[in-house]
Parts: sequence; structure tokens; C-alpha cells
Amino acid sequence: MGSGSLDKGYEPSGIEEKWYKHWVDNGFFKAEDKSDKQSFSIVIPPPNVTGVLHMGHALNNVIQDIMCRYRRLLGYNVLWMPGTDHAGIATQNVVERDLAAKGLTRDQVGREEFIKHVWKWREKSGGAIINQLKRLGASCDWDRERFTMDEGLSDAVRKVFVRLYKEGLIYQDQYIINWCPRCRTALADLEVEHKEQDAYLYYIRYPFVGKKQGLTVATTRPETMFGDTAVAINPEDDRFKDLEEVQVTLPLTDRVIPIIKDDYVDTQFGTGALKVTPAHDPNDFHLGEKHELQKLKVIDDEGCMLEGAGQFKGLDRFECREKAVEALTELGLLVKKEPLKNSVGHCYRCKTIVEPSISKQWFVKVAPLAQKASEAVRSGRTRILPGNWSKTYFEWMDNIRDWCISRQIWWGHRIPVWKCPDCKQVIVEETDPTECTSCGSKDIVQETDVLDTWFSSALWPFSTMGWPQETDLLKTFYPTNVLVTGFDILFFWVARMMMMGIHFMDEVPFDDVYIHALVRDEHGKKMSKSVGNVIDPLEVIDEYGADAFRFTLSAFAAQGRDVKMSKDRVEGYRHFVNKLWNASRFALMHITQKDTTIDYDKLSLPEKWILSRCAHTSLAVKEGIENYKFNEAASAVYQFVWHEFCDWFLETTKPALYEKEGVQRRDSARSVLSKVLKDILIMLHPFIPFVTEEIYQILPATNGSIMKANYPYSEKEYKTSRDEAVEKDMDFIFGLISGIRNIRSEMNIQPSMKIKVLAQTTDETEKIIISENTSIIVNLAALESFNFSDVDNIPSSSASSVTGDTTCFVSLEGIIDFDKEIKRLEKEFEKNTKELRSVQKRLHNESFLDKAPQEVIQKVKDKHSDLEEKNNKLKENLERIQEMKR
RNA sequence: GGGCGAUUAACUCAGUUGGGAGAGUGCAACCCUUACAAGGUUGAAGUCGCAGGUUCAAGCCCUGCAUCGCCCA
Repeated sequence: MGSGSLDKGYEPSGIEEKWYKHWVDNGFFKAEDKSDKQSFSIVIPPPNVTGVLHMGHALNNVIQDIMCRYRRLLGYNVLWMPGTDHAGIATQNVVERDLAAKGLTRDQVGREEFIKHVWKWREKSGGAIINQLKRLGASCDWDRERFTMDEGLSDAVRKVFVRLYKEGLIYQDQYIINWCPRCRTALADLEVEHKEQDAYLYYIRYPFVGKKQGLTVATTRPETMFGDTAVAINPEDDRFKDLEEVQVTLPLTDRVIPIIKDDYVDTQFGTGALKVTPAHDPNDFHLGEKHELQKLKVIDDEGCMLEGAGQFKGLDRFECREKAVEALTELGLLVKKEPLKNSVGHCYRCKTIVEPSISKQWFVKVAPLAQKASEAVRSGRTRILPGNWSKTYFEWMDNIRDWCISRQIWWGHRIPVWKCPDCKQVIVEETDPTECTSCGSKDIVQETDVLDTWFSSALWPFSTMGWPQETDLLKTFYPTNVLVTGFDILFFWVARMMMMGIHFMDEVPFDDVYIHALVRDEHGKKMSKSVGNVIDPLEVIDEYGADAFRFTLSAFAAQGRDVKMSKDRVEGYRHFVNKLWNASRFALMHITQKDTTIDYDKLSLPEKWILSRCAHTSLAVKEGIENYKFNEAASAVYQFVWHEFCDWFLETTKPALYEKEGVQRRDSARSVLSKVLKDILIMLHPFIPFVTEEIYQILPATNGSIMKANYPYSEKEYKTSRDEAVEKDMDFIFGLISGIRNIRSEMNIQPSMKIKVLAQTTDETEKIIISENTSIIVNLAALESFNFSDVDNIPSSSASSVTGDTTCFVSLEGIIDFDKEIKRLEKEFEKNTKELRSVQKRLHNESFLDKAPQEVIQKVKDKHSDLEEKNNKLKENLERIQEMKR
């Protein structure tokens, strides 16, 4: 039970740290390994251990936190599994940079020493992002935090590798792969980013043997010519119909290479003659396989030219390009060069241009795994939301190529393969071998490569829960309910988790995959350091508070659209938090510990109304969160709090609270206020956890932490509270008040000036509603008096407004401006007439009456009579005032 | 070249079984009314990208086009 009061203005800085600590200290984020409660689980997409929190992480984790906090309010046993991945290449780069600052290279320190350096770095500065997630309010079960290089997860990696190898799904082969000459490692196809660049297309003549004439080939990469082992033409190409030559000489070398024919060659591109470099181009590689061409590697691991380049040996590949073109020009073999835009692959970690290169690497044979993973989504076992992403998923899964998993770096899971140099035996076991299983030699050597980081990330949903042990945690929480991620790692990660989960757990890793938007800057541009449009989430939190920031992300997180972020927007939602704060401050002036029960028989109309709207809102928020429509949930509660609870309810209820209507009315108002505020706080807690906890703790009629509260929705409560008839009656009163306020404003009546209003109606129901709520009208429209009048007693100089069947006449004795009032009424009349006409048009349309459903026709008819009635009244009022003017 | 998405008020965007267009910000006017000026009241503002089609009825469904963006090759 709380006590005390709130400071005058909302100040986030003090409260956030305090409550976060309170939650952690009390173990509120902890999942139970075994429980009778329903379970709900999410594994975090592990951020890089080198990472710092950016907007994408913030959105991603706020969404997860909303779901976890919401499920806890529903009484679920919730597991939100946190952790980081070891980001092999990225981390190695960071540590190498550190070493370079001391004038050292990794080769100088050696593998073992280098790994020690990485661990030291990790101790010191790795995982900073974890603390940043805490600033955001993330309610992860931190005691279970995992790291992909932890012992347990490494065991899982080992087991998976061995099993896949023994099943024939992992193999080693010479193949064309993407090589980053800077990181000096192979990359998976996915890890290459293609960017459009300005380049030239060089036309080079390859002379026929002993002749001047030859075939002209077109290439963007002249330096690879030294690796050419054929020239290919399309057999259907008319240009080469009469060609008798079968060989050409390769310029700048003394080699002679064959002319081959293959319908793969695009006759539209270049000259129709294609130089074939099997060792340095993926397409040429396949062509080379087909035609059994030699694969001549001419570029080394650092991007420098090898022997085959002759005089250019040792040059950097791009330098060689220039020099080779110069030499060709001198020989008169460069026919022309023309500008061209082409797509060039870059390393996703260091942005160096990758070199396609032939190399011996380890691969996962993914087709059989992908097929099942694809099927799981096709059958609906796992849902990808929004649904259109499943198309992208299928597209990839169905055209998947084998996954290169070996990396020539040191930081990562070392491939558990040993080779015996004596008898060539390959040993792949779960425990480290000490001797050759075949010849018994002690002289066995372990593979030096490590595994791709994504290989271990692919096991994340079950390796973090203790697999390969059969833990309670796995039984309770696998498969997880949902995976939340951006689409940028749909292939990298989601697809691979699906494959591994299905293969090793016999069950998909998650029921749903929710793909959220990317966060961009306010103009829709991708945030990037080089453009300088990055907004640091931590700075935003410092400035506006985590709650305002979280609410902004939620409110903009519409499905299928990017989130455009700017500090102005956050400021707007900070105002909302402030509004909630002040409404609570007001409530605290009135409610007491005793106001815990509501006497449902003694409620006023506004009280019934706010309870009904509150029930409506709790359902809308529930549905929004459960259907991943966080923006809908956020705006439903925003609308309710600001424009229903604050704007109308608090205002209507003030007289009762100030005891102007007796003690019984006061207590009723207090109890309703107390309940609704409490419900609002709980509904809002998943979105803005800190401020709701702060207020909840102070509320007199609550106990303990808001994290232990129950979400305010049940079918039963909804049925008793929701009352659409009440909402309609209340809307009528509000409409009436707005009508009078409009007159006040348009006629420039000072707020301090109290006015007299006479109402006239023939509708008995409206009469009753009005009489029961006159005081509300008098208060909110700032009236001196409000009375009924009969037809004959219409006050002479008055402005009028029509609501339902009721006309209110605002008496403006001596201050009325006839022209103004005529204009005002004319405008209203015009608007109403326009609407009336369109409705009439539909009712005169026979096919409409014939074919539209009965309810729709009835609705239109009702609308018609309302509009018609209103139009008559407006017309009467207009005529009357025109009469008065004369 | 293939695929996906966007186009609605000045700006940012909502708008699912198709029934006649909404919000926030901004703008204008008035107001320090005892929770809140980080506020209140009132108001102005849109041929829903263009052109066809389906339908009694289209922002929503279909076809084509334009512009912009993303992914894959």
C-alpha cells in the first residue's frame, strides 16, 4: 500500500534506476524452470559482443519487453533469455586494432596468446550493450545470460558439428567462395553486400594463334585475365557462325586457351564472347566444372597477383588492373572501354571488395535441412508475421546454396576435425582425440579454421536452455513462443535456427516470427555514422526518459513500415507521460485507502461511461499486443487516457470529488477514479514500466509492485462494464456541451462570462438524459443556467446548436452579432445539407436498395432521418435569426 | 533482370472480412478555469499517386502506368 504524493512535474531520471534495481533485487524477471503456470518464452536475438545499442536494438527489445511484461501481468511463467554472440570477425578485428596500436600483429603474438587477448578484451569492454538494454528497461532473466563462446554453448556446437558430419551434411571441398583479403577469411554468400558502383567495361582482343585478328571479350575485371582458361561463345550466336578457330592466345602471357561453346553465354552482353576465369568468378567456376577447364588461381589471400600474372606478379589486384590495361593499350589490344554501373561485392564487416576465389573450405549441405524448415512455415507450424515475409523466406529456402562455415580466423569455435598426416585419416569426434583412430599415430593435427559465428547462433534457442542436456528449462520453454527480429537477419539467423531446431530438437524453435520495421531517421534515411544522422538511444533516454522513448517506438511500430525517429516525436510522447503523471497527481489529492470497492448500483452516467470505455480499452490493448499490433495498442490507450479519462471524465467528476454533490457521490467518484487509474497504469505498464511503477507504488489502494498486478481484462468483467447504450448517452451529452462551447468560441464569449442556455426537445429520452446530467452541462460549458423551454418561448437574441433531437439556445442578449451567427449557421447548414444529399442519392438508387444488405440500408435510412431532422432545425434557426436581424 | 513494399491533411502516419476518411504534430483564434502552459477550449485543412476495370457501393479488390525505397541475382 502506497502513500505520499508526486512531485509537480514528471522527472524520469530519478525513478528509472531505482525501480529497475527493485525489480532485479526482487527477482521479478526470473523464470521458473518448472511451474504449473502457463509458460511464455522468447530468446533475445543476441547482439554482438562488440556492439553498442542502436535504434534497431531499442525497437527490437522494447517489443520483446512489452510482450514479456504483458504475459507476466496475465500470470504466465515468462522466460526472456538474454545474451550476446561472439561475433568472430568483428571481435577479431577490434582486438587486432588494439594490438596494432601497440605495434603488434596477431601473427606476432600467436594463436593462443591472441585468444587470451580477446577474452581479456571481452572481460573489460565486451557486452556493454547488456547494460544499455537495462537502461531501456528490458526485463530479461539476467541470471541466465549466455554467450555463444560459453562452455555449454560450445559443447552444443561441438555436438552439432559432429552429428552433421557423420550424417554427411558437413563436408570439405574445393569451391569458389567469397574471400575478404583484409580479414583474410572466407565469407558466406550472405555475408557479402552488393553495392552498385561506377566502373568500366573493357573490350580486349584475344588474338587467334599467330594472327592479328581475334575474339574481343568484354570484362569489368581485366586483372583476372591471367586466370582465364577459356573464352566462351554461345553456339546460337550468328556472329560466330563461320568461326573456324578453336583457340586464342591470352595477351600478356604465352598461354593459348580454347574457345568453348555454351548457351550460358549472354549474347546481349558485351561482344558475346566471354572470358572464363574459373578460379575467380562464381559463374565461370560452374562453367569451368562443366567443361573441365583448369582452375588457375592468380590472386592470393591478400589480394595480390600470383605467378600467373607474369610481370605483374606481386601487384595489388587493382593496381594490376591499371597496369594491365596500360600494357594492353600499348599492344593495341584494348579495343575500347566504356562506363558501366555494376554491382560489386563487399565484406559486410570491413567493406573491403571481396575476391571470389577458389579455396578449400567446410560446407553444410543445407538442402535437406532447408526443405524441412520451409515446410514448417508452409504448413503453418511456424508463422512469419507480417505474412508477406514468408514469401521472401521461401524464395531463399528454395534456392539455397551450401553454406560455407569455415573462417580463417582465430576467434570462434575451432573446427573439431583432426587429420593424421601419416595415413590421411580424418577424425571427427565429440571428445578431443589423442591419437589417430586408424594408424594410432600420436602426430595428429587439428584443423586451424573456426566456425562461422552464425553456426553457433543457429543453435541459440536450444543451446541457451542447456541442450544437449535434457533440462527442465527446455521442457518448459522450448519451442519458444515468438522470435522478434528485423528482416535483415531473416536469412542469416532465423532460417538457420529453423533448420537446426527442426533437425536437432525435432521441433521448430518458435511458433511465431515477428518481423519488425527498421528504424530510420526522420527523413526515412537509414541511420549511418558516415551520413551523421544517427540518433543515440542512450542520449534520447537521458533527455526524455526511457518511458517516453519506449512509447514512441511502440506508437510508430506499425507492421510493414519503417519507423522514422526524431527527438521531436519523443518529446511529444514525453508530454503524454507528463499528462499521465499530472492526472495521477490530481487523483492522489482525492482517493484514499478505503476507495477499493465500487457500488455498481449507485454509479453516475460518467462513471458508468468511463468504466465502459476502460473495459473497451483493456480489450483493445490486449488484442493489439497479442496480434503484434503494438501501435494500435499504444494509440488505443493514449486516446483513452488523454481524451477520455483526462479531458472528459476528470472534468465531469470534479464537482463530485469536491463534495459538491454529497458524501455518497464523492465516494462513488473516488472509487471509480481509483479503479480506472489503476487499470490504466497496468495497461500501460508493458509500454512505460518505470513511471507506471512509480505511480502505482504511491496509489493508496494498491499493494506492492505493479509487476505483480493482474491485467485488467476478463470476459466477465468486460461484459459487466462495457455498455454501449451508456456510451451513446454520454456521447449525446458531450455533443451538447461541444455545441455550446463552439458558440462560445465562435461568438468570442469570454470564458469568465457565464451564459444562459435554454434547451428544447420533443424526445423524451433525451429530456431524461439531460435532466439527469444538467450539472455536468452547466459545469463543462460554464453556464449560469440551463433550462428547458417550450416551442413558444424561444429567446429572441440567441445563438443555437443542434444535437440529436435537442436544440440549445444560447442567450446572447445585447451581445449577439447577427451576421456572425448567420454565417455560422449557414456553414453548418451547408455541411449538413451536403451530407444529406449524398445519403439521399444512395436511398434513391434502386440497385442499392435491391442489393445492399439490410443492415446497411437501415443504417443509411437512420442516418437520413437524423440528417433531415437536423437540417430542418438548422433551417428554422437560420430563418429565425435572419428575421431577428430585420 | 527477378521479388517485395510505399504513394491518404502542411509534416509523420493509422485505416482487414468493401458501407464512405481518422490520429499525432504543426497551423489559426481565445484562455495563466484550484492535476497539467509539457496545459485547456474552438477552428481551418484531403479529386486517398495517375488511368482503367469489377461492384448497388472502392482508400481498401483486379489490370496497367508513374515516382520513390528495399532485398536478391
